[in-house]
Amino acid sequence: MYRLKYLELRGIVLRSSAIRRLHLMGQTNPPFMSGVPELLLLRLLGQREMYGYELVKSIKLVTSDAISLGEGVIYPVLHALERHGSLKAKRKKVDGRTRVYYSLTAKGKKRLERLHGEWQRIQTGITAALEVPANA
Amino acid sequence: MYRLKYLELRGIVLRSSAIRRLHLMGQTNPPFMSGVPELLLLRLLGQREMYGYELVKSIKLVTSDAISLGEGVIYPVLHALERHGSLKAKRKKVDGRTRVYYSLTAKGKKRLERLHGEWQRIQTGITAALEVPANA
DNA sequence: CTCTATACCTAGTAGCTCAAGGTATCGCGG
DNA sequence: CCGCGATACCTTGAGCTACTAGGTATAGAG
Repeated sequence: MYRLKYLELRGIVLRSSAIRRLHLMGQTNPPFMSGVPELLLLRLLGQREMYGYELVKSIKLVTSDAISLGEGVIYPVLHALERHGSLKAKRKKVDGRTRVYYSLTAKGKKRLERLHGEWQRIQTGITAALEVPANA
Repeated sequence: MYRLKYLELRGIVLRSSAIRRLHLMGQTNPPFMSGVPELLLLRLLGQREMYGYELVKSIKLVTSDAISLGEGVIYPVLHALERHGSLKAKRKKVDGRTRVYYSLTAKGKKRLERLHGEWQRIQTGITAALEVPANA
């Protein structure tokens, strides 16, 4: 028979295996695969300033259609990055249409480097897993 | 002034740009980055049959800790793949503990190949985008 | 005059991944 | 002999990303 072990912590009663995993609590990691659209945007904007619609086309182009992010993905990310201080926006009137040009700030450069590194780590890991020969 | 154009279709009134995007409707694409945990599981099981807990440890091992999927990720995916017919399960009693061994079916092999190809395409695309020199 | 391309935007949803929690057995150290 | 850590299975609910669908507006081609 399994015997319950009670432990009162912060007013909450914990039992069994939960006790042993307490050290993990408090950190809410984001899904490990996410942030790729953001990375692509930061990377492209790290080379020259561009506007939203242009970025949508550009991503399709440089990835040879492998990745196609709609406007509904691009614009919200752009706005979030601007709020966060990674990008700064500049409105320009061209041919009667308004374009919003974005460029990287110093903070954005830092973020780009961090995300780039993370992606490399994950990508290397997955590649290794997919190439694993016969041992494991 | 912008003039509305009404179009009744299937009882729903559509206007403007929505009309031009109708051909896109009906296909609900999953997020393009997802399915990596599934791919890793299929790949490992394509080499030899393993049980859940072993897979959790194995993924950490072969990716050198780059990717760490918890049991809460592994087990649901395993169950879904079994329901789908990609895996078949076999219960074994070892040292008083029950292990559920999974192995690939023919359907699972097909799925593995498809996901592998998709991943390769996406990975190549992202790499290209990240390496783009100065043109775009 | 209408269609297409350009150019901006938001809301709601789908679904994947995660943290947290639960049950049970075995072996080791105290 | 009791507790702890490791092994081994499992589920629920929350969080968050990225997607689809939809909206407005101008310019130019046919």
